[in-house]
Amino acid sequence: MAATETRLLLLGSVMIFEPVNGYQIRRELVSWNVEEWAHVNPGSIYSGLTTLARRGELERHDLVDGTRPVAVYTTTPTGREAFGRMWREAVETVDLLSPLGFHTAIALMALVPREEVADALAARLSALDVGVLRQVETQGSMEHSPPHVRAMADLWMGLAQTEREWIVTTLRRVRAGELDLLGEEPTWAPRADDPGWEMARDRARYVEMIAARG
Amino acid sequence: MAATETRLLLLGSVMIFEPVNGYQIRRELVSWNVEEWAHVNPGSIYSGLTTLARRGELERHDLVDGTRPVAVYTTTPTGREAFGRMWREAVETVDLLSPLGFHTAIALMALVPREEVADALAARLSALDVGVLRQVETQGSMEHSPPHVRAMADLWMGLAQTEREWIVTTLRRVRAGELDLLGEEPTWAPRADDPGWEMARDRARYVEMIAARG
DNA sequence: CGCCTCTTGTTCAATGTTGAACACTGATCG
DNA sequence: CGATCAGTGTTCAACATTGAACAAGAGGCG
Repeated sequence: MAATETRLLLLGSVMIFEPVNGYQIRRELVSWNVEEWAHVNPGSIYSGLTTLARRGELERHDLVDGTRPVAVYTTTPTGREAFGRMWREAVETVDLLSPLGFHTAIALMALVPREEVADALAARLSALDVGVLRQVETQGSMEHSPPHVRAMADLWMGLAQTEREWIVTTLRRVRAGELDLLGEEPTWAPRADDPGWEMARDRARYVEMIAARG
Repeated sequence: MAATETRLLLLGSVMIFEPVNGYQIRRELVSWNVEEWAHVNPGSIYSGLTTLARRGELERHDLVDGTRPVAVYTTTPTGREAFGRMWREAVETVDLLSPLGFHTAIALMALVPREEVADALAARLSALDVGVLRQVETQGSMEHSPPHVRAMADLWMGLAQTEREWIVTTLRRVRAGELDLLGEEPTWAPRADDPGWEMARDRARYVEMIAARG
């Protein structure tokens, strides 16, 4: 996973759960099956958090929980601003063969206000159309390419078309107020058997400890 | 680009053009617009070639062309075998969000005999169906996921479906003898204005020099 | 000739990624 | 109660990637 997608995912995760430590993030990502599609392994979580802290996008609090030290992170204003920029860029950048950034951004959609989501999706739609047009133009010069290269181009067009339809649908839903976005009441309920209340408890403890330390 | 895709691409490029130096590979990749979709910049070509040589999959010949030294690479039997394995694995591994390995393999399809291409595509088809089925099963447990996560799953299903149709079509074409594969006469002609004859000349010189050196 | 720029061919330090391994806690179990 | 096993939280050395920068010829131009 390229640096920028990892940063987007980590920054978003911290925004959702802060204050939070590296292991908790790892557990959450695993439980979302994120590891299946984003390729984040333990090492990159910790090194990514360190990098974000160095850049001033996260703040690291070295707390002592019981007897053991733990590194807990919270976002900074800089970090939240950076998230907005990176999210938007991830949505607007079309790269059919490396769609990870886009999918990561979609997974974190609920951290962004409705209007911005709509704008970004609309921008992606244009970018996609421009890219497809360029591809179509290039088809002319494809007579002298081997046939399997032309076949590959067909696949790309198909993928672009599929994505296009999804964006159109989703954009309509966003404009119709249909998905749960930033600052809105959720229309869905998490499972009744309440996994993760332990994490909530730990986080509450972290909040206190950070407040106590100043 | 993950290590394995870079290695596949470089190994394949050397197989096509050997004996060849790093700069020539770079030029070819640029001229195929490969840099647009595979993300290979100069640095990774040279370091990738070094790695492949260290692993014994390429042989490095330090020649002196005129007055200047040049590092020219040829494949080894080990390397050609490794290419076959990696190619097959790239085709059979389904990862909808990181399709680069698959597309790289398709771009290098002409280095593989027809029967193997057909087998590998058939295997990918099964893998895709299994993956999709699993996804469909998971849909049951999606009632308690936020709606945008369900929307994401829809996109994945659509992409899988598009890819599936392309594979079915392509598999049929491969079985019908339609694409130019390993050891077959090309049914297409490169452009008449003959770019790259200079490279052919350089490569002929490299062949002589390697032979002279033993 | 002397200067400039373009092309060829490569290196390298900074940075990021990987996943195995570490260290500690608490629970279980004969 | 010692052994051992799962869970928690993190580090680290090996490896890969990046792209700017270097070096050396080749051609053009006043």
